[in-house]
Amino acid sequence: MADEAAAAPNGTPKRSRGGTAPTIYDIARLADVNPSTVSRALSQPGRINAKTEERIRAAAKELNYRVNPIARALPTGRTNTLGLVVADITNPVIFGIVRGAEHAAADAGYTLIVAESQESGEREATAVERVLPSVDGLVLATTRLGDAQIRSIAERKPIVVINRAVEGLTSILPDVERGVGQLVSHLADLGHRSLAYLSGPDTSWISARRWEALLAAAPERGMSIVEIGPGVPTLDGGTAAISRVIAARVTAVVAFNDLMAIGLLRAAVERGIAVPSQLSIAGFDDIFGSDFTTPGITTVRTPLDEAGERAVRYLLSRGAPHSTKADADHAVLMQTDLVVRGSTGHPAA
Amino acid sequence: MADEAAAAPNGTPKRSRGGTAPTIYDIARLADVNPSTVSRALSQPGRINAKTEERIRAAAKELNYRVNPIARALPTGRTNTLGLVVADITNPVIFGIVRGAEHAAADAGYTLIVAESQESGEREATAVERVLPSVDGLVLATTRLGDAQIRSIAERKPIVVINRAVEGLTSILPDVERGVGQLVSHLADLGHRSLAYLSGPDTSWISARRWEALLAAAPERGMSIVEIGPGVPTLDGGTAAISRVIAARVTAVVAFNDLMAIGLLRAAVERGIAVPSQLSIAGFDDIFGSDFTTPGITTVRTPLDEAGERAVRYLLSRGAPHSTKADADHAVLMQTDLVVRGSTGHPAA
DNA sequence: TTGTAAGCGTTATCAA
DNA sequence: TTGATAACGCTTACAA
Repeated sequence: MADEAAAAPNGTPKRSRGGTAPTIYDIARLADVNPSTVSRALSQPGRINAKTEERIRAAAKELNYRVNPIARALPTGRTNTLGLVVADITNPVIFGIVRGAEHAAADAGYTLIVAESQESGEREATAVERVLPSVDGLVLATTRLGDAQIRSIAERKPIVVINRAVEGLTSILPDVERGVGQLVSHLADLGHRSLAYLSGPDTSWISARRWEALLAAAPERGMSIVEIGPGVPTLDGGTAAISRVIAARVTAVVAFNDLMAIGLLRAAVERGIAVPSQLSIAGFDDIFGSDFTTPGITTVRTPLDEAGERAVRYLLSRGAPHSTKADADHAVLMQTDLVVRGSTGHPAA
Repeated sequence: MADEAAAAPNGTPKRSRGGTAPTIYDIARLADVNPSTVSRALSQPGRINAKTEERIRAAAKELNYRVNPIARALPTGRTNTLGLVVADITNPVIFGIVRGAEHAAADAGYTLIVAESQESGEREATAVERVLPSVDGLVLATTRLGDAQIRSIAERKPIVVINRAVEGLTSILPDVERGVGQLVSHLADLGHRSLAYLSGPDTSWISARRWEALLAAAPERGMSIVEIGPGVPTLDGGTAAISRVIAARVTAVVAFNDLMAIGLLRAAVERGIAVPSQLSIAGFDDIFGSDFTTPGITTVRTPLDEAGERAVRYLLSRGAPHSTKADADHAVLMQTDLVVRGSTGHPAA
């Protein structure tokens, strides 16, 4: 009674139960068994006498006991926590990854730590340093680190990389060719003959892949193609490119991502350029909001949620006893698909 | 030399340095001091002999030592980690909060754990249970828990609540009246005389506040006002309301949030209703994408980043030795402001 | 099946 | 200023 609400007068860390959380020792005392038995009962159900376990569970419930994950992590080394490092939480492309990763982690009873690198390799390294010791594995999404750095992290903890291929590591990659092929066919079918690619940052691995795929596919469908860039992967980056796009005299532009596509669309509208009749515009990722514009943005959809989800799943399967390093380390391709909206159409005759 | 790259043949957890991370014991041996001295040197710089400290630091650097945050957390109880529980990571309103919280936490050298409740009170309780033991404090954004539950959490760890007032707890709230006042004046000045509020979920504390504020402000400016709802706070929720909006014969609609406003805008466009001349539409939050539409959504901006940031700051200041419970527990109002875009305008004569 | 006891890597108390 | 040593709460051989 007396100690019910009485928060210990701060500074007196007495052993008096009431301020402190209950431990397995408290349960042991109540259930009249040894603490180790409590530990077993709680962490490996079924492996001890049923009646004893029942008694222990009852005591635990009565005390409103909850395991201390930190105390558990110390001897085992397992934290039941996963880390996710992203370049920029601001970027809507990230949202899907975070969402997918969080769900997959939660489903498996894991906790997710999110860290941001703010597009800086240095800050990313710091973030990794901070997070690494307390996670069982790490997902590097949109990393700005070098291959060597990434490998050295992989030597310390299991990691999975998204949107980046690193020899010898598991990476989750979009099947760029497929989506780009669909997009190029779509544009060719509409009657386009000249194409421009508005590229992203030159440090972006994925931007280079998209360009390569376009460069291979466009000629096959009888289209000319030029690269405009590199550019910042934001609305402004798209807007800023309008003059160069006009100067290129192409009928269709593929932007590095939807954000740039939307920025370009805006700039076009402002200049009185009709989209899609005078200029068709397409992007990548199918981010939240890319269907808000008028017209909506035609885009190559990358299943970002799935990327986050898969990354986590792979990480978790790594912990499984039967999984060998060999069967886990490889690239996983995510299927990409064209989403046709109003921003692409027949070029004006 | 020999053990440099030789990863222990897995399964043999020998004490052989090389597989295991270095500990303060390794440093102690190398610097020829007691482990406790190493601990002191590393965690309270300046409090020991400068030369000894120098020697210890050198040894630490040589071994590439990094503290084990878990081992540190066990005796101290401090984890240097903060938790953030949100209803739905999918909701763009959340993005700003997550971003602000992450930045504030990282600035202070804290790590952020994100958990999602999926709009369910039960799942939220589970998420809190899971996260609570390993954090120094918790931010509850858009919580669906009851006041009593929230208070009982507060008895275990410091918490801050966003978008919800709970007696006796620190909460970060938008100054609804201010933004709504600006919005209502704006609409009145444009010549509107009839208004509808498209409300959100009836469990949303903040939706009720918005309605109250509108109810108070509209008559003052000589406008009639009706409530339409409750509705789901999504695009579809907005779209679904179009019939009722038309039936209400109002010239302006204020939606619970931008998502609903955008959904409504779409439905209106589909029905050939001109926005804003036949119907003005406004929302709340100024989410990412609310300026992508044509016309852009007029909205009452809530500084979500700031909300997340402030919540974390308060949490951290709680830990400060001088802060008393009394001076920390109160409501913090965030200034809201009207952002005028094209979706509101003069009603057709 | 259960008890005993030795860690896990720190911090913190108390002597020296 | 530094060294022993006992926690912190749990897991896990090893014994009984």
